[in-house]
Amino acid sequence: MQEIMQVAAQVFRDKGYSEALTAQIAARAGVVEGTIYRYFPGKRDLLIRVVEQWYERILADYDQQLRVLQGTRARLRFLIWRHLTVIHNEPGMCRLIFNQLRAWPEYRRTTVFDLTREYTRRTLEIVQQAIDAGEFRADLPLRIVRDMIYGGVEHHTWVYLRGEGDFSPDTAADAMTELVYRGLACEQPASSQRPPRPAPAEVTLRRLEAVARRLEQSAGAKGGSARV
Amino acid sequence: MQEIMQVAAQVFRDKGYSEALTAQIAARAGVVEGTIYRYFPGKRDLLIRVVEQWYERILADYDQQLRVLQGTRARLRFLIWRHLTVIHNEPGMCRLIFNQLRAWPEYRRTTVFDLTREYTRRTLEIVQQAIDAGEFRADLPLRIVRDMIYGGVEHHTWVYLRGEGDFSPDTAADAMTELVYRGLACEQPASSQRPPRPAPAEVTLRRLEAVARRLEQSAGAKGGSARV
DNA sequence: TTCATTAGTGAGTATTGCTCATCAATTTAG
DNA sequence: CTAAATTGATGAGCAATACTCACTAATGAA
Repeated sequence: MQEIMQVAAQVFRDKGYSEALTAQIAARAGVVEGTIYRYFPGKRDLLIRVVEQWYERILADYDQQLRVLQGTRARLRFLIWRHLTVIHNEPGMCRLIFNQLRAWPEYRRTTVFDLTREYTRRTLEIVQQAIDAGEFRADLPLRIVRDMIYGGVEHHTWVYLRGEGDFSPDTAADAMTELVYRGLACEQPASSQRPPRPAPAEVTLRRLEAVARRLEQSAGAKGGSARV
Repeated sequence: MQEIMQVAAQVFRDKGYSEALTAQIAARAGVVEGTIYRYFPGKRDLLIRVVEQWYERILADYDQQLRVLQGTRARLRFLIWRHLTVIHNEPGMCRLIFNQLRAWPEYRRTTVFDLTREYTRRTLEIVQQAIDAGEFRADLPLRIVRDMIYGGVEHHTWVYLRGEGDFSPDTAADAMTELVYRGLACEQPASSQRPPRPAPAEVTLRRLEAVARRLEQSAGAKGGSARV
């Protein structure tokens, strides 16, 4: 069965989903076509399993790398750069995820879906921490920030994924990080240092925002369906 | 032939590309299956023609509306809002474009491709003009800005396109415009011009409003299924 | 009237994901 | 140690569906 998945991964990568024939996968795996359907309910499920296995491997050392980094900017850049790099290194798999998997109704019940949520949640955390620290402003919805980061990354890589060009993960990550960072950063220390006026209201606001966050989390935690 | 395209548009919208059967399109159009292939080389080309026709109609009054608007921020917001609104109003067609058309090799030879380029070129122009006017900084690649805008929009609308939630074009457009604008704006005119400091009370109010908004959202998120 | 062109037909084909009755091998039971 | 049962694999065949093509009907020109 591992043999089938290995071969399937390769064929899917090379030919894309609809051009990859179950007959060919079976032949290359040295089994007959019916054998595939003993282990997988259908071609779609085969792809899902293949992608899931790949994705878990990709995300394995992810947290470890992130934990080392200090500072909002460095951590944000790492997230962006990482995503860009995965796409750059594995265009075949990413094409399958972007074009096929994500369009299917089964997608939500996939661990790819869950892992992606987990993956992007890191981004929200970093932004949230920066907000708490007074580094970022608090008046933009976190989701929008996440959408612009990940959407921007994918949009940027389309041409490459269509096999019609290339891109530099480093250059792109620098520019995107800069744009997001400046878009979210509080007023630059114009003249004097940091908090020119801590203002009692500031403390109050921070605590209000913390309350809101807790409410969000508790409200979100109970519903099992989609949110945030 | 117009009849076939009309029907095809409807069936594609309703059922998606692969679930839409040529037999069904033919039947509903009151012709036999072979007739479709007299006018269109294949099912793919039929979809392409359908989308092209739709897209041209969508972009018809686009420039006219844009020309009226003054100011970088208003124009940027319009572009973003417009894209969000099209997706919100025509999820079926947009799904077809995002999931099918754009993944095909023929895509580049499509007028949809050209029209999209033309469409996003407006964004680059606006940003470029703001750079020339000294309103925006010049050290970020224009393409990145464009990618984050359009990628962000699409990423934001996924859940809705999967039929699992909703979004507000207005709210999203506000937030995205703000993020991009602040990310690109040059240092605020520190001394002269503009409210040098928006007055602490104003800042406090804005942030309180943001807190309120988040509370509303989290309160709303718990009921029903997914949204916002 | 006749020929040519165009529009349309529908029976048929090729491809391909998938099923299922059957066989072989391996494990468990008596 | 034989018999039964479970598991693994087979491959012939089915069903769905995009697409083809030889042929007919209608329309227009000479």
